[in-house]
Order: sequence, then C-alpha cells, then structure tokens
Amino acid sequence: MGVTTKDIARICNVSRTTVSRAFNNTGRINEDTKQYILKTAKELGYRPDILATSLKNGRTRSIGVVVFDVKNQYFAQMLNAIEVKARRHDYFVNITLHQKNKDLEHELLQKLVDYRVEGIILSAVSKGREFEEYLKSLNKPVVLLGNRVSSDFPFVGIDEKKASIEAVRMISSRGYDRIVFVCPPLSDADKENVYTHEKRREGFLSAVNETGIQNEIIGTWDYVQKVADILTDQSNKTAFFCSGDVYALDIMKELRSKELRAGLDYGIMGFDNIQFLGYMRPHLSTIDNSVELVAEKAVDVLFDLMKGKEVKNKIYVEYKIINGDTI
Amino acid sequence: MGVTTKDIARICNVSRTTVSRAFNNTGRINEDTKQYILKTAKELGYRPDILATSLKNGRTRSIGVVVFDVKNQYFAQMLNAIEVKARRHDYFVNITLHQKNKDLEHELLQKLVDYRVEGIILSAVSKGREFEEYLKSLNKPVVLLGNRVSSDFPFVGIDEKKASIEAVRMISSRGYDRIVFVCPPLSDADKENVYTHEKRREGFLSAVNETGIQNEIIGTWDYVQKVADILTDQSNKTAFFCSGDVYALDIMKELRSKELRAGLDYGIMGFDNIQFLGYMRPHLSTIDNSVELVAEKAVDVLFDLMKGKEVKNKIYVEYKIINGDTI
DNA sequence: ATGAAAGCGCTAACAG
DNA sequence: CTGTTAGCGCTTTCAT
Repeated sequence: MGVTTKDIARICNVSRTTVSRAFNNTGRINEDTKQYILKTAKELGYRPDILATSLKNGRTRSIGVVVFDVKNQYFAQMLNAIEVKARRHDYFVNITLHQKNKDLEHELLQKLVDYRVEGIILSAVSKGREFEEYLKSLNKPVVLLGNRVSSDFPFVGIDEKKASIEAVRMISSRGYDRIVFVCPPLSDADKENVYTHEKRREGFLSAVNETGIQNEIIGTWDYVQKVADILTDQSNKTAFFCSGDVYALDIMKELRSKELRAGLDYGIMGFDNIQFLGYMRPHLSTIDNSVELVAEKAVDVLFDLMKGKEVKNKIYVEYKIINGDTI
Repeated sequence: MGVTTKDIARICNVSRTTVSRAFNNTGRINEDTKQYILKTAKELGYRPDILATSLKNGRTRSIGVVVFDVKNQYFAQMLNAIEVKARRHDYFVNITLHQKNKDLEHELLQKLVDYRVEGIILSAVSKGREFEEYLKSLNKPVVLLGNRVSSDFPFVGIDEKKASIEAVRMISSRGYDRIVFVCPPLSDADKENVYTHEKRREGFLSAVNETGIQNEIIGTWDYVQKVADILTDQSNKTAFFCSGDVYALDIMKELRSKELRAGLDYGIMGFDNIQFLGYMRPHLSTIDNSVELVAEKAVDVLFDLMKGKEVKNKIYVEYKIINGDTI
C-alpha cells in the first residue's frame, strides 16, 4: 500500500518499534522523538494498516448487525441510530440483512465472525435451543433486539406485554363493544422467532380478560380480508389493535375504499410509531416503541459486554402511547 | 483464534503451502491429498482468517457505502438493494452515513480506505474541484449515486432532466393555469451537492418555456408556508411539482388541514415514488426513479470497475411516470 | 529510552 | 506434486 512504519523508521532514524510506540503511547519513549515521529508521519500521510494491526492484536474496531431488512422503516430507524452511536465510539458497522431466512441468518453470523467483528447486534429470526447453542459457539458478545432468544443473551426492547395491556385498556375506555387483535406474524410462530408479537398477544389477552370485553384474534396474513368481513358482518362498535403500524395502514387503505372512516366507523390502533405516520391523516393512534432509544441502548450494552462488564439480561426502554385520531 | 492452516498441516502431514493450495486451487495438487485436507479442515471447523488473507493479498471482499442517512426511505431502499446484490457477489458492505456533513463525509471515505474496502458507492454531499481531487487521491474505484461530482467518476441514476420535462408536460396537459416547482434543496446549492435537484429544475424550466405556462419556483425550506400563501392569494388552478415525495406529503398534510383537496382544489406531483406512497390516499402522482435498479446497477458498475473494466461515465436507468390521483 | 527478533495466519516464488 | 523460505505491516517480549 502506501507509507508504512518501516518508511517512517528509516526517515526518522529509529526502529519500527519506536514508531509503533509513538502511536500507541505504550512503553517509555522520549517526548522529542515521539513528536518528531508523529510529525513526519503526518507529513508522509501515514495511515496505520488496520488489517495488520487487527491481525496482530485481534481487534477490528467494528461491530456487526443482522436484521430482517431495511426497507422496513422500523429497521431503518434502528440502523441509523446504531450507525451514529457506533461511530461515536469510533467503530465501524457491518450491516447485513437476513430477509427472514434462517439459513442466511446463520451464514451471515458466521461471516461476521470471520470478519472478526468484536460484537454483534441481532434481530433474530431463528429461535430455540439449537440456535442458542450456535450463538454461544460463536464466542462473541451478542445483544438481541426485539426478538429474544434465551436468558443467556442480553435483550434490549420495550416491555411489549405491558404496553399492550395499556393500549387495550385505553381502547376499552373509549366505549368499543369489541376489540380485535390483528397479528399476522403469529401464524409463523412455529417456524420463526416472533417473540415480540407473542408478548403483545399475551398483553392483549391479559387485558381483555381483565375488562371482559368481547374480543378476537386474527393471526393470519389474509388479515385485510378478514377485517373487511368482520365489519360488514356485524354492526357493533369494533376496534382493531394491530401488532404493527403497517398492518393498520393496510387495513385503513382497504376500508377507506369501502367508505369506512377510521376513528368514526371503526377504531384502529397500531404499534411501533414508524416515522411515516406523521404524514398520514387521520393520525393513527399507536405505541411508540422508541426504536432509536432501543438501538442506542443496544450499542451501549454491546460495548459494555465487549469490555467484559456484567450486563443485565433484559433491558427495558420506555415506550409511549400515542393518542391519535383513530381510537 | 481457532484452527489454522498450521494445525491442519500438522494433522495431515503436509506443509501449510499444500493446505493453502487445497483451498485456493492454485498450483498442482494431488486430488486425494486435497480431499483429505478439505475433509479434515471441515472436521476441525477450520475457517480461513480473512484478516491474514487480506493482509497478504490486499483483497478484503468488502465494499463501502456512504450516503446521507437511512431514515430517508429513499436511501433505505437503496441500501437494501446494494446489500442484497453485493452479498450475491459474496462481498460485505460497510455502510456509513454522512448526515449531510462534509467533514464527516471526508472522514468516512478515509476510514473506508483504511478498512481496505475494494470499492465505494457514494451519494455525495460535497462537490467541486477540490473534492474531486480528493476522491481521486483515494485511488479506489468509486461510483456516484444521485449526485454527480465530475465526469471522471461513473455516475448511475436516471435522466432527471428528461423525467422532469415529461412530468411538466403531463401536468400542463391537464389544464392547470400555473405550475409551481417546489425544490427546497436548491437553497443549499452554494454549499452542498444538489446536482439531482438542479437537473430537475433544468427540466422544469425547459418544459415550462416550451409550453409557455405560468410558472414559479419555490427554492426554500419554508415551502409549506409559501405554498399555503400562494393558494389563498390566488384562485387560478395551480399544480405543484415537488422535487421529492416528502415535500409533497408535507404540503398535502398542511393543505388538508385547510380543507383543500389534492387533485381537486390543487394539483400536486412528487418525485422518487418512495414505498410509503402505497399507503397514502389520494395516491400521489410521482416519478418512480427505480432506486433499486439504480442501486443494483451501481453495484454492477462498481464491480466492473474493480475488475479493471472500462465503464461508461454516465449510466441512465429507466424511470417511470406514476399517474396517481393528484394531477 | 530504544532496538532486535519473533510472530499473528496466510500465500507466492522458487526449488526440488 | 510438494516443501522451504520469505514477507504482508504491525506489535510485543526481551535485551541493552
């Protein structure tokens, strides 16, 4: 490549060891020679070879991130926060997308390890004992985001169940006769990690049992159709609690074409508070899961882990109920 | 780390060179020994040390990406496409965000070079001769996306000017008395690279001159206010052509609160066709700039460049006028 | 305070 | 077909 310690050493009439010391403040070194070396290095435009350094001491100053995909605004916001925060630690971020494919997830994790990332932030699609063992075998600090895998890996997120309960209580208090939980990912529970959504369902069930309100769960991907059917079948006042803003948006789009108005003819509430809601009218009621706070916290936790600190295995970040126009 | 070629060599009773050959199909090697080595390597769970390999041969199998930020759905879609495509080449992607900060952009480019990425995809915020020189000094394949820097670096995008002309013609044909080009980034033209928007303006001007329609340009960030003023001031039929979907969405949000209906009380058209438009009603007329195609093409061009192939310095991808409900 | 030498894990020239 | 040797650029004992 370009200028190496060897060049600097030659020019400064010192050994490469001394040059190394000048940069790393390691061991004793004469202040004058140090300054001289630093100055010449700068003049020559010297840049340490990260590969060589990493090969030697095993640190790459990079972390890996594995998430579903980034077209989903939820993950986009997350990645943004992670990148910004990591760079503040002067770390690089290797972003990879598993697209909900478990084999790919496996391969990507392997690759990240190959690239010697010092830690990994993972929003897992896999789950179960075997995957847990595999994660452990990587022998790297790992922080889970959104979907939990096991108590052996720190998890950062909001208290989904509690948030869900609070939302249902709010909906109930607005005089609806019935509340329907719309959560298509539940249909993939047998083959994917949908921890987040399972927790939301738990909260839903707990709250409807408590209030005794009539309820129902739609846990399939043809939810738009099902919702439409429900509304034409019956005439009692119904609210839909969706386990994700995009499901709510899809439903609203469909019902709008049937002249049904959100907040008037039916109630609807989302989850996540993705940024785009700001442009939508009526304003969707939802739960802000502070994805950016979660992401930043995850980076902090990961760095703690990398430094060998003890960390809690479950870290909750504050959520916030957003009271829009649709409930 | 873990298992090395040394271990395998010892166990297989061969030299490390032979082991290396078994993996790289380089030079002659007995098929049996090769299979034996491969088999043992697999059993031992051997993973080549990418750092060492890279240090040796200078190839890291990674590319760098520098874009504004990823909360912007436009860039999110772009990154997604880049990641998927790069992985198909078995390359890793180092994503970094300059947040429209030129110093940061400079630093990030430097860092990517430090990490020995083999090529860079850049959506630049800087521009001008000095920046151009700097880019050249990096001595790496660079592909520009969206904003052009100079003819010395291949640029991938759509023909913004042509698209703009076509859009204005379409608007004109719908019987509007006046057409207003809304392009806030123009106000940053002195300090930022807003090539894309300048091209769009060129197209706008060329088309309105051709048709002779009454026109106006809003090139400041208080565009929402300005638009509102225009509509209350006058009563002729006005269409807004926005240099970005989000500007259009912002305007629609504001005007909706004034009981003005897009497509009826005024016309409006966006640019980009970000995914979220699918959820919006009325459906915004816009121009699909096929960001994913552009991104994929950019990766292809970058790989060509990395392989030392000649590439065209300007590569246009097809755009598409989306005829929604608002014009 | 500085230097010599060894080595991180891999590959490529050159022998044999 | 295979092994020996050297070296990528850096850091780290261990001497001096």
